[in-house]
Amino acid sequence: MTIRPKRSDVREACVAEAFRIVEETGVESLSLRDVARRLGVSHQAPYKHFPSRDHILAEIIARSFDEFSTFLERRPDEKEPEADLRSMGVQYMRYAQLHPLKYRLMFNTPMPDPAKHPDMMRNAQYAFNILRDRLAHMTLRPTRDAAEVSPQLDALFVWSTLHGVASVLQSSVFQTIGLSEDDRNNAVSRCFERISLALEP
Amino acid sequence: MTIRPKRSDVREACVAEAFRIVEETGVESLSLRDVARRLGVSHQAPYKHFPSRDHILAEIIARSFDEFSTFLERRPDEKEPEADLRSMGVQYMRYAQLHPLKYRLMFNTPMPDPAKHPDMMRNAQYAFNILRDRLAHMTLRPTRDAAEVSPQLDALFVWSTLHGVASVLQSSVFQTIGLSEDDRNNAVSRCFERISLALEP
DNA sequence: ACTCCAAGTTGACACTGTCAACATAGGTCA
DNA sequence: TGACCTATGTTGACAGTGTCAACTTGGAGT
Repeated sequence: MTIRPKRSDVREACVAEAFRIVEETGVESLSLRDVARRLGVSHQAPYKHFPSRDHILAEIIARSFDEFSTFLERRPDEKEPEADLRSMGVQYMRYAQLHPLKYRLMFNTPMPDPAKHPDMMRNAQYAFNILRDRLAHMTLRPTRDAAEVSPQLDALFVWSTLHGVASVLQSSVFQTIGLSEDDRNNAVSRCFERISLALEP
Repeated sequence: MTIRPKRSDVREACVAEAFRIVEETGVESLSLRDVARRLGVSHQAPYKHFPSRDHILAEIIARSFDEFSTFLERRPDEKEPEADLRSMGVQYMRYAQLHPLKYRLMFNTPMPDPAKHPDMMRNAQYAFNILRDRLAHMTLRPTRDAAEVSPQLDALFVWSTLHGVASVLQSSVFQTIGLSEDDRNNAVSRCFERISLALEP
């Protein structure tokens, strides 16, 4: 048996604890020393498993993308492509609302250099492809420069709007802007309406 | 004359230096000690003018919003409302491209509590109102739940998309996603197309 | 049994924000 | 004029951070 028997669960414990911190108080207050302290190990123990703070960051970002993808794929079934796209949009917003700090971790935090963390990169790309593939199977309203159909570009449009709404709603800029409570509640569905109008043939 | 003669230009110097740091290396590397060091004053000098790091942060965010508003208002004139909206969109993206780190400072950075920094809040709101007022004077394609016209909501839609594209384009998630160089160049205009399709009657 | 290395330890360094105590120069007011 | 007072600046300290270096140790592989 070449299975290393215990292969130190400290590593997993670090990741778990890091997640707990991020979900409670946001990524900026994540510190390796704090992780170590909570685990009751020395402040250097985590460094035996992660070369630097960026590496543990990349790990939890990668795992978050994975969770996010799974969440998107578990959306309620819809037969019509348009309804399915909307269902995905709803699910997207639901995730952002359920896990605001993890959402921010993935999309509003300066990432460690992607080139150095291929896993993180791969998982992020996978999530984006879910959206792109959904659009690739729809017939869309042609744009002015009609010639080329590009699900990439339209996926980018949809994603941008969803991401925009999600981050605007949870950012403090928003509270600042003086929208009424009603507006806030209607914001999401209005944006869905507009996206539909933009895409439907 | 009750005009305080010199009213210490250290305060202004701090702000200027803080801006320099933010534009060069991003807000997360902004430290008051560094500011002090560059100015050749003691590490506590800035604290005589700003109670905390958050306060100088709020100040440069407020000023950035001001600059941003001015930039939007200086867009090339267009008579037709639709063309003017597009012009504003172009200007928005131009700002984000010219000052990526200041853009991030305003829109992708956890802000100090807005309630405690009314200037910052006011300036942010002012910028948003430029967009909202532009939309208020357009006749838009009605949405399904037609009854109410709400420039607020549609401004939010447009802003979300613009903000989404801007931050997606400059975020490292994007580089990760594997869009071709062509796609990148066409992304912005495609999104403008889609916005038009969504809004035009 | 011997070796070797992964994993954990303690200690140090430079950096951060912030509090406290002290210095001083200039303007206000008796 | 002289006393005082406040705005501004200084030095020094403390706890927190990431990370490097050196040391210890338990256990797997030869």
